[in-house]
Amino acid sequence: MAQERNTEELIIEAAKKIFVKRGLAGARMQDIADEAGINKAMLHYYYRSKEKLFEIVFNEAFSKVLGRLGNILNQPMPLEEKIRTLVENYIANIAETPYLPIFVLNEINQQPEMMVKRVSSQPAFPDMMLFMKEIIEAGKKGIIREVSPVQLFLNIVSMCIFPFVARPLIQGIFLQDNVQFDMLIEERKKLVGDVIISWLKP
Amino acid sequence: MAQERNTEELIIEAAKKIFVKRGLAGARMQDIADEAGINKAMLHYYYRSKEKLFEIVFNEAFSKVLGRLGNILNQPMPLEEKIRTLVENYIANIAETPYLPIFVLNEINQQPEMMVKRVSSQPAFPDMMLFMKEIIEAGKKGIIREVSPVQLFLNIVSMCIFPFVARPLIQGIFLQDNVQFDMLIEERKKLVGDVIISWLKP
DNA sequence: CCTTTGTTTAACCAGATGGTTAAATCATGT
DNA sequence: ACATGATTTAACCATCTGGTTAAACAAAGG
Repeated sequence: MAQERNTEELIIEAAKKIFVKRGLAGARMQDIADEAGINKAMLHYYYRSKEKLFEIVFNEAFSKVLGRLGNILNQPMPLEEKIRTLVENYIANIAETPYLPIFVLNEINQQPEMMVKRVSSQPAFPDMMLFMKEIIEAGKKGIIREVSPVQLFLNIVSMCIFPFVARPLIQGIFLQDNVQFDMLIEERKKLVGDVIISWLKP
Repeated sequence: MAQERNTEELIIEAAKKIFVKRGLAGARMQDIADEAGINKAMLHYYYRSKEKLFEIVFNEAFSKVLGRLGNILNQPMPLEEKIRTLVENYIANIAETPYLPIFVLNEINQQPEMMVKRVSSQPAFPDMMLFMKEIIEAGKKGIIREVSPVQLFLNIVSMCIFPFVARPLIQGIFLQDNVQFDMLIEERKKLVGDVIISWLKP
């Protein structure tokens, strides 16, 4: 073998970088090859087409953005603590790969059908449904205000993800440098929890 | 003149449709020409290049998404009423052109520099700054809890815009048809106000 | 009618892009 | 050393894409 390290992995790594940065339509196979330091023909040798390569990258990104929700959701915990932990962990997770959300959301909007089946086969899916049942029951018991679990979920995810999606806007309007943005995000780990909990107080 | 109605406007209308649907990288000049029912060369006759045409479309979209905030923000009103009105109107405005936000956000992420100057020259910009001052003062007076005006702003905009950006995901996970989605949005006009106000209660 | 000016069309072009091919190189088991 | 199968390369191809050009056409003024 001439390869220093696994070529397949090298390609995927490069493809990730280019696809996430430029999107499916904007990404060039040549750029991916350059990024991986290999010949363009090798991309087609290992992964038949641009679409095949993209699908692998997208699947992983999709799981990363949506999947991490499940980890926290199914752990036994008081509801308030669970929500606060969820928000904190989720924001921290997104912050590790801040460009994934806009990539995933944009591609999903480009090809909505593509993603419909993908959703229900997502490992986090059952946990989300259980969590929503928990919300309804807690509402009936009077532990929290009675709210639509879908709306609650939307509120949480909106406030966690949107700042990353709108990052250039936020930095352009309110802040100058990346340090201040990181501080803003850090502050949100607690703040978003506050917002949700105060709304849920009966 | 052979034109039935203003050709320039016809082109812009078609360009809007294609650019918003496919993005800058995914849009084809031929598709825009077809959509407008004219020859491809006419695009270059009226607007020199793809980039020039795109810039016009993007500017209008950008103003539509961000600009509508100003209208409500500078009207004299009790703070709570102002926030509720803001949320209601903003969601209604976005709902009229639900695909604009993801388009704008994605293109901004593709070329963050492009947008930095555009922001401060936005008519809504001064109103936003005044609103943020109002929040600080209301906090000091004890009318509301003391919160970061940037975070407040982010929370509002997140919960208003994100559902449209994540629409295919939401419909895939929770709902089936467009009617249910519209109901979800309708419900949010009041709900998002509730969330914000309950958080701001001192 | 003819000139001038603005508008529209068809044909064309150079470069980019995704993809292919055939030959070369390498690693390994015999 | 040699045969074999996997890996890598360079050259190539068909198509697409943004953009250009020259000529046709229309409208208005003289």
